[in-house]
Amino acid sequence: MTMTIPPKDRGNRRASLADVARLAGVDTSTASRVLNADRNHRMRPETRERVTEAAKTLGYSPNPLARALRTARSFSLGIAVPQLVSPVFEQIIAGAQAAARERGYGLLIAHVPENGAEAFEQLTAANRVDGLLAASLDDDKALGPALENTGVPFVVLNRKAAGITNCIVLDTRAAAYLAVQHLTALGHRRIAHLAGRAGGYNANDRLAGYQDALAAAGIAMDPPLIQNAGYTVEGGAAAMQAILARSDRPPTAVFAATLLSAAGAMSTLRDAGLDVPKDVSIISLHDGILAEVMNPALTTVRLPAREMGYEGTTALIDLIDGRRDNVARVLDQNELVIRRSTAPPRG
Amino acid sequence: MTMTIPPKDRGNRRASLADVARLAGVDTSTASRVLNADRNHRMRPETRERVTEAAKTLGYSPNPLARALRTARSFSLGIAVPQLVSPVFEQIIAGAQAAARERGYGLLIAHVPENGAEAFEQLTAANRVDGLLAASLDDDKALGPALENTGVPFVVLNRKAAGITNCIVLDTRAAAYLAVQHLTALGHRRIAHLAGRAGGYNANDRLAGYQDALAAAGIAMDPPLIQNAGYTVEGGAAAMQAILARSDRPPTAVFAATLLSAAGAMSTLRDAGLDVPKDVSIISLHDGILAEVMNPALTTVRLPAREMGYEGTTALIDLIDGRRDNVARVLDQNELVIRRSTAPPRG
DNA sequence: TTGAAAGCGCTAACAA
DNA sequence: TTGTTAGCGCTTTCAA
Repeated sequence: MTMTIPPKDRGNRRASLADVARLAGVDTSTASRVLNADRNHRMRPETRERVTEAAKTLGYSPNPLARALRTARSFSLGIAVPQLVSPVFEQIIAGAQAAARERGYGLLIAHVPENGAEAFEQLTAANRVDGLLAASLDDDKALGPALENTGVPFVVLNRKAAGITNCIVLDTRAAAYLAVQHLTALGHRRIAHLAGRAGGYNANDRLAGYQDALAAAGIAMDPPLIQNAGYTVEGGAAAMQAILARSDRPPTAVFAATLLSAAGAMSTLRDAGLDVPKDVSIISLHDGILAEVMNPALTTVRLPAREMGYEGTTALIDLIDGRRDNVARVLDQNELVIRRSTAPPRG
Repeated sequence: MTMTIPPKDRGNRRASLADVARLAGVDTSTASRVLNADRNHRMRPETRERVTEAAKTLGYSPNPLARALRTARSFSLGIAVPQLVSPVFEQIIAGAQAAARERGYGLLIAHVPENGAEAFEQLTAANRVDGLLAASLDDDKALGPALENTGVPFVVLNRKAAGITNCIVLDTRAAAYLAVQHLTALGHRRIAHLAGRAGGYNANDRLAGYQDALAAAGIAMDPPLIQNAGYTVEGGAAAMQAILARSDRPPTAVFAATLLSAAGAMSTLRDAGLDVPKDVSIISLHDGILAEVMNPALTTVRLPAREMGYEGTTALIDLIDGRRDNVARVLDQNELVIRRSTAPPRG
């Protein structure tokens, strides 16, 4: 009967490869080869057996630090997000997390409020990640150089920035088109747009999609109906107020950049005594639990944010492994999710 | 004039301590001491100067992997959460993230659907974190042993489990009391409870707080008004239906375990033609953006979930550093956030 | 005050 | 098929 030594009894130190090798009566290199199932070497079954057995007995698991030091690969990835608590970033992270896990990578989440150079540098320097995912909010000129400077492969999510070749983006323009088209198909002609921040990459795309759909329906664009609202509840509420204040004839529909601004707009409309969707329809980009929970439940266009995180991570790992040398994908599986906040205009 | 060599020109390899030492004309040990500002050694100002200068020239930053291997400290922490997309876990993670960052630690997020032993083991083994935060959802008998088995310090969040001494929990019972007391103070006497999952640690506390508040108001508990609802929108909706179906006289108020189940309940009530808050008031535990966005905006009791993440992480680091040897805290800064979903009962 | 030397745990030539 | 050797980049005695 074998005397099984519990792993932790060994002086409270985890078993090392040397321990395994000693117990198996082989050299550490041999043990390493066995345990890594080295395909180039053929070893005696009996040796393999002894090493495997010893490893099991000792509860051996390799020290990834040592391995990383030696191989210059840490098998961990960093993802930089500007906010943690946000419907979109949540989804991106969840997707990245899943992909990393599947491929045997760890994921380090960095909360990078302003995406300055230091932040990325810190992420790589402090943790030696093998690669970086950057999901930025603002249109940052410094993003490219900052990322280049880290010296590790990276993929930018949801943004095309000058000089950045590796990115995965959503087809925001098509999504905006889909949203506004839904509205025009319902018969709306006075459609307000709660834009994000002025000048941002996605802001332009949303606006373009909005215009496309308007044009397709033969509707002339009416600038006073467009208002920057940022990406928050408060911003949405304020922007909606501004639009209402601006004209005596309120729009019959609103196309918002995000769930959050749509929520803000909804409460403003409610406060103004306007019924959603009877008086005003609302639709927004991005789907999430928030949309289900609103009253009335929000009609949205679901963009593949989770998929973006997933695909971006997969692509990044391919980049790291040298299986490809660039990434440029547009994810376009947008989907109209019709709920209760949109209806034909009154009258 | 000094010939400044750009960091990246060096064969595309980051500068190592040896490079710095060489350039400064000193030994690596000396360079190490200077760069680490070793207090035990006094070095010539000139030497210090030369080393510092060399490090700057080379753009040196230490390789944390090597350092971790040598010192057996990785300066990274792991946090295991059962779900990423959830109002509560979001807050916990955000708090943990902030604390880790402040203390110079990285935070590795692990999505651990079922908190089996392998999951934690994987987290530690695969990444050699210095400590572990575990925020589990279910009442898991295996949690304690699984964590013990990893061999690193850990803190359990939001749960007291058998044999686990290090934990930070919320005062759920007091929060439940606060919520239900708000309802009784408004004059409600038929108050339903959308419980979480049966038998869980927090489920019992919520129930106890509910009973306490009922008793304090001289109200007898009515079992048919209590229904397990889990922690999802669907669960909340279904539970609310069950309660309505069960009695001819619906409750005038509902106390839900979470935002999500409250949202589900609200939509069920709406579908049943019941107005919130005129016919039925709703209050839930935990606050978040969801609550603001619901219509009517949800009255909640805010529990310090973010603080729990923050405090748990701080405590964990103290544990790792040996500055303390146990953690047991109850965070009790609950706060009633009155919005529009609660009102006096009709009539 | 500084340097020499050892070693954390692992992998990868190279040699046998 | 296995072992020897070297070294990833760093810290830390110990000796000078």
